[in-house]
Amino acid sequence: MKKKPNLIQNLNNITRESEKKKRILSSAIKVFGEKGFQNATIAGIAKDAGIGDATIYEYFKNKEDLLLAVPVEITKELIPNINDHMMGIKGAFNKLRKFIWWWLNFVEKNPGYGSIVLLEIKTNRTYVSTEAYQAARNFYQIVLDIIKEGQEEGTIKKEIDVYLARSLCVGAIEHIIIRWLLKDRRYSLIQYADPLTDLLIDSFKTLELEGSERMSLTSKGKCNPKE
Amino acid sequence: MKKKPNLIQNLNNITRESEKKKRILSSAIKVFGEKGFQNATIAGIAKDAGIGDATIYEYFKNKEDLLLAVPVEITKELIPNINDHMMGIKGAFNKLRKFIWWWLNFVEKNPGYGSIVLLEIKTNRTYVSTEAYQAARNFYQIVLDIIKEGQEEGTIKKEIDVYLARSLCVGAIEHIIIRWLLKDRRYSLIQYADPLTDLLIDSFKTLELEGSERMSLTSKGKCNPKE
DNA sequence: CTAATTTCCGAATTATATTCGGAGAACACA
DNA sequence: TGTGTTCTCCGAATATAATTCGGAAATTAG
Repeated sequence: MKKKPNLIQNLNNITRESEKKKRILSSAIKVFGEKGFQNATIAGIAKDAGIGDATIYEYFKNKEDLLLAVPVEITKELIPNINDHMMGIKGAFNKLRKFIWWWLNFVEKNPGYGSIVLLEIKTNRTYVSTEAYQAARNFYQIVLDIIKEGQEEGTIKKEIDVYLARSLCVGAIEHIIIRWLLKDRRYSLIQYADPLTDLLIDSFKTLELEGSERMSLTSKGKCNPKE
Repeated sequence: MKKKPNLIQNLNNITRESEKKKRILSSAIKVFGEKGFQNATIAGIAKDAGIGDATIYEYFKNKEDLLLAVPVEITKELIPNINDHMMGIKGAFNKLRKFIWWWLNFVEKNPGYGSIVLLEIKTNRTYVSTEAYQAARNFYQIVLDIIKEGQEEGTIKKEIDVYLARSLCVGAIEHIIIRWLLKDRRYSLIQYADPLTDLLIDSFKTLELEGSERMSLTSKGKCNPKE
């Protein structure tokens, strides 16, 4: 593990150091994503990054630390991205639909990252006490905020526990993604976005929304890019 | 790996062999359940079982094979058990409630088994092509049958995809269990059974059930034996 | 240009899964 | 019961891969 320099670093230093660190992380995503934590080797990651095995230990404490570093870096970039996509969308259910679509789409485009997060890290026993967990919390927080917004605007039942509702959303989405990751990935993930959203909306919505309003909120249509 | 005997085995043989195999499996549940696959050692399992390391390889191909053998054996015993509990319950929603309760209760009482299945195996990349996966399918089949029954009796919307509905149930339950396993397990899992069931029922039920009938189906109360 | 510091990595070390070879137990059969 | 055969078990050897160590090369400071 590299010691922090004892003087103020100059910019070149910072840049070059993060260059190499990023290169390792990038190879780690690739190799962990393809082979899984167990079957990936430090030697394989080092070779992919074009460096010596021991160099990895200058930047990461050990193999598990490297694994857990992946989502910390990436999730930080993800949250501004999803927030950006969410802009201008009005109503909790429309936001939820967009969020689910965005998430499935992202994993479909970045299966290596998805594998690391959902197959390797989510069930890692040390996970809950890591920085990676904090990063994930910020991401899941978005769902929580959507549900609370729905309760405030009156479209989501006040009496449901927002944390339970989040578990329902997150659990279902992740379960669908995990199955996709473990299968041959031939089918599209995004196709689940709308039917799943419809089911969730039925679960959450206040009873007064039955009837006229219902059709527009839970239509069978594809995710509407105009919206 | 032990070779199959080339003559008909006598009963003593069968008994003794399965005795030792069961002892190894029992220690495997304990050690894998406590430490996880990665941190568990063959030496540790052998020691717990009171045998030599190499003996494990007489019964299991390798460490992963041992891990995957755990649910195969246990799930076989589970399915008759849950079917037994399900007897005499009428109506899809009442069955669903009972099933969720039973599942959460089982994991709360057998966290070692739950850890192995949900933290180690569910996200194992070879899982889908193993016998363990087949065993799990039989278990999840129960949920599918309940949903189909609901559609036939008219309480569950005909237009929803039964597989998606199952993903919603299974995903939510497993997500709640995984969080519980990773946390300190101080709180009770069973407390989630009824609120979760209520949410799921709201998601699945046909619209005609709104109003009078709704209260009895999705009440906060316990599983209704009269229906 | 020289000394100090930092970065990098080949080689040694360590941990642990897996295999090997054979001792001893159980068995088959006379 | 005696003897050859098969099965069960495991201590010791091997193999693989993570991690550490020590020093060479590169960079920086002055």
